[in-house]
Amino acid sequence: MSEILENKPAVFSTIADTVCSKLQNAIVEGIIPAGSKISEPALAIEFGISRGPLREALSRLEACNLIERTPNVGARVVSLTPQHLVEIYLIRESLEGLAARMAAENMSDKEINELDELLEKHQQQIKQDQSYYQKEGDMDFHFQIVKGSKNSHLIDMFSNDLYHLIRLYRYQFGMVSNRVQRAFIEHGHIVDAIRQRDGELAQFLMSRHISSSRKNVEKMLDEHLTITD
Amino acid sequence: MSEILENKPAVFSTIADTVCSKLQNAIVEGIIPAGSKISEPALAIEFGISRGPLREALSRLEACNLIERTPNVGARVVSLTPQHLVEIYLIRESLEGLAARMAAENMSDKEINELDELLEKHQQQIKQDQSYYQKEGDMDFHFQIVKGSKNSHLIDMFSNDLYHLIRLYRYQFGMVSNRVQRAFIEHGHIVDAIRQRDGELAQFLMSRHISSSRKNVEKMLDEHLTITD
DNA sequence: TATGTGTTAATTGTCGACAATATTGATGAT
DNA sequence: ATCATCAATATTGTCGACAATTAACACATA
Repeated sequence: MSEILENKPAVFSTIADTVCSKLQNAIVEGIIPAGSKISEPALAIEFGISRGPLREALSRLEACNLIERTPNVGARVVSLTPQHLVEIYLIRESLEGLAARMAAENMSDKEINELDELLEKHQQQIKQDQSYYQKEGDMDFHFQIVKGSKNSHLIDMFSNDLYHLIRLYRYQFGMVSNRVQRAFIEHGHIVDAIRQRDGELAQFLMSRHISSSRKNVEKMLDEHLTITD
Repeated sequence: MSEILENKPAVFSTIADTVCSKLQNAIVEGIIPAGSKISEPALAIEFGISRGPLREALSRLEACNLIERTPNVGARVVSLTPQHLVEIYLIRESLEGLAARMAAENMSDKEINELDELLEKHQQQIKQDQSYYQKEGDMDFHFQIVKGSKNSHLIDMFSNDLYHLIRLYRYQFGMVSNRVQRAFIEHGHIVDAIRQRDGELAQFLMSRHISSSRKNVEKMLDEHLTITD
């Protein structure tokens, strides 16, 4: 974990902002490994900044649950447990179900069309390059729905907290899902429900969609654990 | 807003911690009024600390949505809109419904008994001193259910974010609810469902319980708005 | 009077140094 | 050899000062 500071245009005004953003990516992509300790002096030198803005960045990382801090001891990158992953899936079932319902009520026709375009783009990607779709494309879709809910607090929770954690888990566990095709179809049905302004149906479909993912993950974890343990 | 720094035992290790906690209360209770600008130098002097730990405290307040910061400009106490309040109620319907279901699955018998004792304590308070129950007692109950879910991320979301916002709104809008008696009864039914380990019912009852509150709030806001506007 | 501009003042962002706490390693006793 | 104690080291928490940016104000102009 040495070259964290390059690439990414990201034109933020304050140092803490840009460093926070870079650290988010570094953690999510595993460049800074899970469970590893974070040394403030070392990181400050690596970024060529003082510890002031670095600590502010760390505060935000703590807020989005990417690191854990203990007073007078320091910060560690969060280490993920399967149990915690399931917890997050359960929350998503509930919260994104709500998001889908509200999206059906509040999205503009234009936004719904854009959702369609997104799905079409995904279909292309699935044919050529499955890996990208699994890692990021699926997230794009879910994020769009959440934004479509127009519930600012919901959007906030998602983008400051769940979004990064979900990405982290996906990179961490690799999740070469056998559900890619199936998930894509379910996405289509959800958009259909939203277009028909059927909030209840959209909620039900979204909730079940994530629930299926959860059960799939639980199954994979079970199998893996019974092998290794 | 002058004597913010006294009272409350709260033995935290770091200055940022204790100041953050004090500011949370000061904002929630309206000692620092909603929408007001926060001056770092002024607050630092008032607390007798430097701006370093103060800024860390502010970061956390931003994370729990009690203040809003704009780079190079400063921080303001969040100003509440009825619309935003409804957004939060919708999130609670969803999230606390989940919490109730998981509580029915995961709470120990001992914890359920403690819930009962809490309800009994509330009954006393309603008879004598309605105001406390409305402001804090109701919150206690909901918090216990969330904790009972044993879903650490859910607990986290509630205690770092929603909890303070809900208290803030309650202090802000005063909410002399006509639903106190009704709400208390509903709490009882929820506990019954949890004791019977009927997760689905607990979820349904909790969701509807909060939904009723929301509709009540919407009605009151409607009436108030049609008078003032 | 209203509006735009430039200067001053105030506030936020950043830095480096010091104090307080925790970790590490060595030393000695059981 | 194991464990406890203590010194040395490193890390985090806090502070005060400086730099960069924004807000406030006076002044000139239409």
